Amino acid sequence: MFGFSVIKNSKKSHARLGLLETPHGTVETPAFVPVATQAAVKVLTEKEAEETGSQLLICNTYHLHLRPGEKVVKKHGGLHAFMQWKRPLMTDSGGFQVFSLGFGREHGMGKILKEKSDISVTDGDQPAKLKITDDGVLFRSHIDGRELFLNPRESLRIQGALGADIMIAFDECPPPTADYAYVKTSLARTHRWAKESLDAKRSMRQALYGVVQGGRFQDLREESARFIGKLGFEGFAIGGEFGASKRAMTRMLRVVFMSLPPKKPRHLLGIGHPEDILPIIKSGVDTFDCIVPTHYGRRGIAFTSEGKLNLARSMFLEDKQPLDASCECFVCGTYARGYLAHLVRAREITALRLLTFHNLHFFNAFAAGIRARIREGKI
RNA sequence: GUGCCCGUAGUUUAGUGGUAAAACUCCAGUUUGUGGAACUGGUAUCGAGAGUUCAAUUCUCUCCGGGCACC
Repeated sequence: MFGFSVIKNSKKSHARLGLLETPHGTVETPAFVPVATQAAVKVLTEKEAEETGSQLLICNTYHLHLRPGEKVVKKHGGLHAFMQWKRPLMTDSGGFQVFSLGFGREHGMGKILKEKSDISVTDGDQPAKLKITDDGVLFRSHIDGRELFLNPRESLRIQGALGADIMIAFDECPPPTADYAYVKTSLARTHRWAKESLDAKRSMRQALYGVVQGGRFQDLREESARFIGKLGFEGFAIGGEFGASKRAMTRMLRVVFMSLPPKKPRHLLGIGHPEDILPIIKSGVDTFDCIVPTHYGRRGIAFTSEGKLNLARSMFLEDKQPLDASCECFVCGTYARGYLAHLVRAREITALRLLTFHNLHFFNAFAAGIRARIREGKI
């Protein structure tokens, strides 16, 4: 039911064209994966999400476990029937929430460090709001504070009930401020959990991706890729951060991919600013998810072929051009920047919808353009 | 016409005889396995003029503008 075939390997880079086959259809790769954390691409219907050219969405185990709970989703026939999305779906394991609700929230930082931090996390440190042990992670619900426990077995049980086409093994995403000792210990745990995830997998209809971690340390990344690559996963996800620069990221991705089985699909977790997309695809990424187009769309920022536009700026009010003259989406075919700027400034909900729609279309079209150029041998 | 009260940032308001503070707005940013969130900067000749004083946004007077009451 699940399969991946590389239909072309680029001669100019490590990029490749592929077809990811799932019980709910085929994904042409490289592909951008919009984020639908709570079984919705925020502000859009599933039909609109499809109209933006989206092929595959990623939902979140932690969030859906809390609300509405996997039992409810299962009663509706699983995620696809629940949210009426007919195409492929993947679920993230909750491993990222170990970071984002732990050290991330405590230190007020994202997984990518924008400037040097004097906060240092070392082996034995625990985040304030949750407890990480070899058995699993004890969370406090960000909604009502109640305790909940996730480990590989529990995450897989939930993901099994949710029923996405692709599941992700439960890992720990270490903070970007973690030192070598912390990442090494954390990685050993993530590796142990990877085996437990495979043992806990029940469904044959659902594929399972193992997660490569190792932070910004090249030897740990290599070790992780070799270890995870040897296990019986249908594909691989690359998590965490890779160091300060974009260059460090692409260098690290190549190191990782050299140690992974070349015929299996690779998903890069949570990376995908427009300027990242070409480099990561050239490094050999098949799919990647990112909140940026939807997240920024809701904050009044549109991505275009000429960079990003902050539509809240008053200079756009009298602008009669579309967001992007070279974009073929419904929004660009219909509305002037001035109207969109007005909606953003007036905080009309429609602004969030139109910018989200355009941004997703832009990202999907951007990926489609890169696929075409790989096919033509230009990338 | 007479009496009383009030004029401080775009707006609504603090405040003090030693050259001003907050909220929202506005301007500019940040945002990478998702709070429609949060955060960081920036923006004032304290209605005008004169007087008292070492020093006035603060006290006094005149004018201008607004409000209320009375005739």
